[in-house]
Amino acid sequence: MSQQRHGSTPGNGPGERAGAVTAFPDLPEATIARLPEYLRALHNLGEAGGDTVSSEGLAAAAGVNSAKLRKDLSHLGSYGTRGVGYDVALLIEQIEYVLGLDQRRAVCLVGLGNLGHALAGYDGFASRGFKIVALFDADASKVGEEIQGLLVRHIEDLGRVAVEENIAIGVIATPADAAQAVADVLVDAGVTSILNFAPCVLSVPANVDVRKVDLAIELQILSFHEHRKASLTALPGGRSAPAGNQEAVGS
Amino acid sequence: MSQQRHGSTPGNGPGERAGAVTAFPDLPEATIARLPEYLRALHNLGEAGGDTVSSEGLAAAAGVNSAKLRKDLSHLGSYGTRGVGYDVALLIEQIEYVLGLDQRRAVCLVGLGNLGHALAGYDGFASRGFKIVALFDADASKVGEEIQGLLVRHIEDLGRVAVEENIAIGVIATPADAAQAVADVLVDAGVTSILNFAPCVLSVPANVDVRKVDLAIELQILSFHEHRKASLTALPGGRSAPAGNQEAVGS
DNA sequence: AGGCGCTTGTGAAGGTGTGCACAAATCGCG
DNA sequence: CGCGATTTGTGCACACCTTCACAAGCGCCT
Ligand SMILES: NC(=O)c1ccc[n+]([C@@H]2O[C@H](COP(=O)([O-])OP(=O)(O)OC[C@H]3O[C@@H](n4cnc5c(N)ncnc54)[C@H](O)[C@@H]3O)[C@@H](O)[C@H]2O)c1
Ligand SMILES: NC(=O)c1ccc[n+]([C@@H]2O[C@H](COP(=O)([O-])OP(=O)(O)OC[C@H]3O[C@@H](n4cnc5c(N)ncnc54)[C@H](O)[C@@H]3O)[C@@H](O)[C@H]2O)c1
Repeated sequence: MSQQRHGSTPGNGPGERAGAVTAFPDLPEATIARLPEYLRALHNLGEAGGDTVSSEGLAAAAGVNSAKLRKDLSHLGSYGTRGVGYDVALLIEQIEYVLGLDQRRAVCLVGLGNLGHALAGYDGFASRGFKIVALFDADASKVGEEIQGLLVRHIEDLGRVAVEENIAIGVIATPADAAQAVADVLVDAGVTSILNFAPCVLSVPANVDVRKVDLAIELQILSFHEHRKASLTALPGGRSAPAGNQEAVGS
Repeated sequence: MSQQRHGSTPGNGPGERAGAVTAFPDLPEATIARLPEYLRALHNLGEAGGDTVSSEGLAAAAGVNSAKLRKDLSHLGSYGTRGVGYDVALLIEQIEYVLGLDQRRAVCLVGLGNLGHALAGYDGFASRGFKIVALFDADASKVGEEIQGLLVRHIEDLGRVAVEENIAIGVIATPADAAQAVADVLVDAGVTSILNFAPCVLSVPANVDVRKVDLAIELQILSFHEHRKASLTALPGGRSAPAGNQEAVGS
């Protein structure tokens, strides 16, 4: 989860004037977190040749309950046809619009160590509408290195480059003790979304969104369940976990 | 029977365990997901020299609300002292016990491409009670390679090695189209917890836990918030917003 | 000993998310 | 044209989670 508030609308008492709708229906956060999964499933289905899909079919492909899926989709308007299902291409377009993926988003990556190198070479960025436009590191021996056709620049240049390239999203892959300083630099440069791989809490202004990916936390959660399962084997009437509990990171 | 131990007078040894291990079957999932964060914050505080910490202080370090933190800790029968706070060392021990981190957990990693190499070299595993004991790949040109002192083995050996090394947790870092097959192999080998980095849904038996880390999903969630923020700042004039209504696709 | 300030632990209220079950809508077909 | 099969969209009940507010407990000081 992000440690920053979303949708803060700070201090304004009554609802916003804006006679028309605010540009967005306020989607539940849980729904937003699932939309990318639906999108991926839809792309798979589309390539498989289907042009429509039922909520049941899409739900299975995305690993969720079909009622949940219908409710999620209903939040962004009715784009299904009763008795038929959802038009795959139309739904893809709709979800991509809501997620803002129709606009190419410029991303920068800070910290080109072990993890940073892997991320820089990851094709999952470009294939989903994101483009890494700049790489930064503080280590002089790394600056100048070329990775995937991109030059590693010194972090001091971040401010200038971020403005030039209109970077909105920054990815932090530095050690934890440098992460806050990097976040400060990103924020100063106008970046308003940060994906943090360093195991630490970042403090940022309220208008900046932070999401964290922490491998160790995931393992520790798994460890807990291992622990629980191990203790249950000794007990009679062992109960089984609900099926299909495919936890996603974050929330 | 699943009687919560402790409850005895304060002053009993912190390391005491009931003979029959009764884990905490009733811990809220949301609490479990936060315990690792508390643990990390506690380690930081401990190294900083503090021997006790208030819920306010720990909550700040972990980036959560203090009431939430107190309620979380109360679920595991926490040892706080009113008017003083929590004993850092004791709380660390408690949380590590609940998460099952007092037992070393053997982990194997499947798929040694870009990401797999980074993960294999990550010291955040060992420092938190996990140890990678085996590496597997299907590519003959990778098998035999030595990474961080570990030999890459062929995935066909997974079944045998998993039993030998008593592997409980498997990490999947293969392409998505191989992930399900790898998961099946892991499950057959007795692995009951899987951390999946491939962007796909895995189907596993009910007793196996799967957690997924998907970078693209994180970015897309950030993208949504960027989109929302951008549309909010564009509104004040009341002029027609860009793509004003969400029915941009209609007809 | 007693009072005082501080902090925990928790009841209660409100919010968010989930899943069932079903009415409404649509299509294909006779 | 009507009917039945199918599938969406959603009202509702429930479970879970979060946050507030405060009594109870603890240590310290006088
Ligand atoms: N390697 C992994 O598999 C992995 C997995 C999960 C999380 N992480 C986390 O990701 C982060 C990076 O891990 P890593 O293994 O790549 O570490 P690393 O030490 O290999 O790389 C860190 C990089 O950050 C650079 N750096 C340091 N301070 C900087 C600063 N102030 N500004 C810009 N760049 C700076 C360093 O020069 C180095 O290139 C760590 O916080 C780690 O805990 C790593
Ligand atoms: N690189 C990243 O930064 C990154 C980030 C997030 C997610 N991912 C995901 O992680 C996965 C791996 O990414 P990557 O960049 O390392 O890919 P990669 O192609 O570099 O590596 C994949 C590795 O898996 C091995 N493999 C393939 N089939 C296998 C099988 N059946 N059994 C065992 N091993 C097999 C391949 O030999 C190869 O070594 C992908 O699903 C990717 O989407 C990668």
